[in-house]
Amino acid sequence: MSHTKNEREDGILSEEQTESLLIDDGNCGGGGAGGGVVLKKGPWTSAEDAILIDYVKKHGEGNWNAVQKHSGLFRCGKSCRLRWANHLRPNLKKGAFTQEEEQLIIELHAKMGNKWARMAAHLPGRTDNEIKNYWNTRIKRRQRAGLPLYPPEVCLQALQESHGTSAVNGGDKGPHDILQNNSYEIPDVIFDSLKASQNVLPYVPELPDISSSSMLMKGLGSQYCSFMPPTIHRQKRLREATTFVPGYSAAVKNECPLFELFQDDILDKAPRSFGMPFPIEPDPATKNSFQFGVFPGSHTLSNGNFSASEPAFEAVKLELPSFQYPETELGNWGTCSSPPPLLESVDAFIQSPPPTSRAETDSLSPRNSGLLDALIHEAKTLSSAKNHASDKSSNSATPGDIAESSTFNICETEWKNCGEPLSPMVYSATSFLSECLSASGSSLDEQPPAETFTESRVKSEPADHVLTPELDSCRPDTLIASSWLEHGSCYDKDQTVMTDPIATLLGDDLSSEYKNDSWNIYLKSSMGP
DNA sequence: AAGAACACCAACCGCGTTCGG
DNA sequence: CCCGAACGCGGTTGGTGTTCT
Repeated sequence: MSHTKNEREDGILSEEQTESLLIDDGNCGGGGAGGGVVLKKGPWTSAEDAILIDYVKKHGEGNWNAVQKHSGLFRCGKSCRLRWANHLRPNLKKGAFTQEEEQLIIELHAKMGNKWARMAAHLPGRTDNEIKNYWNTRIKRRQRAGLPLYPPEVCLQALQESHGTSAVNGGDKGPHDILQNNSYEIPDVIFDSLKASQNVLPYVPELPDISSSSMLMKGLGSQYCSFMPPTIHRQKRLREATTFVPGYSAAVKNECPLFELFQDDILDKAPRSFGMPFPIEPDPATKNSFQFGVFPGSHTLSNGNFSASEPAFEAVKLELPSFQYPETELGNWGTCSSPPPLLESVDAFIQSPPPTSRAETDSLSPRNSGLLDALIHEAKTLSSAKNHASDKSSNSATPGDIAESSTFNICETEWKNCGEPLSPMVYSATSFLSECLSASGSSLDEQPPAETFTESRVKSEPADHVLTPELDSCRPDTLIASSWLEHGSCYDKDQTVMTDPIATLLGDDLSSEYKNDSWNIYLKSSMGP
């Protein structure tokens, strides 16, 4: 890394430079060590590096605040630790990530989320900062290109691992460890699918065509069709789109002609409709809802990460995913009688969250993990759904409520039938696969026959318990939750089933090709031109 | 050739956790 | 148990080089 102009060739700052640059604002690290002493900030010089290395050789790592006292280095302990950890410590591996490392990072991120330090532990010689920078760069690039953040292989693998580990969790792990266990960790892309369905499905009946296509594309790791964030110039997007793998794309195109139409369509219309590649005539009653659906959710049809760290869309921070809604709202979720009030309440909640509810939510969300809070809230959601559904169904009177409550009860029943709590990973992945399945039908206006849509349901479930459009439009999460509940018992035991929908969609040959090549395709698409 | 956009990297900052007094 | 210091982690910022228009 190049040093700044503040650094002389010998790497030592003049007194003037030091004075002008480096007035410690007292914010550094523990703060106390400096105590008003002038501490340097900014790029490290080689002289400083030498001092620090020398110090660590003599005193070892740790006690970083003592460095300044003992070595005369005008750096706060925090800065010293960082410099040592990221640049000076031995066995650091420099240079670009290898393909193996990239793959590992992606897999690890799918499992861990933004746990850079934990990820770094799996990559000898790499630092958390390095990995973080890599990921953030990559995520921006992929988001711009409208590509999925994870290859389908990773999703499936994570899913399979979640199946494999869910039963053997626990052991010596404490509660916190269990929470962070793979079985409960969700690739962000899954949440993205969740979000996509959240923001899109309920508003426009035709939308499933699109949303499910998007999920299908994600699920298949399609490198062809991409949702381009509206902020990207079309020209730019087109250029990036050409980086997709042609052969694979063609194959997918042939199997799913919808894709072709869709891509053309979205390229033309996405900029106008904020990612919704079709005309939207928002119901006046749901105007706010559309605002909600559009401005914060404009990225929901992109394949962006759901990580809160992603700065590409400023609205990301404003948008609360479903699992961040407070429990007090869950009753409404479960019993909403029509979309508009629900959506308005969502919008209102986002704009002025109830302090208490928000505080509760925040307390549940370890800063931006994007995964753990999801787990906690999903758990709470499901458990409170059990409670609220029955409560609300007895308290509220609208027919819609009754219908939805009954659906919830069915879900509850099936959930119990599952035997074990499925991880959100399973929850989400199965739902997105169910979307893939449903996408195989042309339009979701034409609701597939119950036998088709619920083909793999438990036999005891009556056909009239198939998800209703009312339910879909009321609570997209309910669709997903229901999908999970529908399929959970079916997919739970047999992992291979998970790929069958893909085979169904693509045909066996393409499916196997997809499985084998997904990584290469994925990495290729990540590399760009 | 110039400026904009982007990629990459290093470092800073704030917050949460841990630990010792 | 409480408090403060130290530490670690993750998010963010800012600088520089490269590529594109």
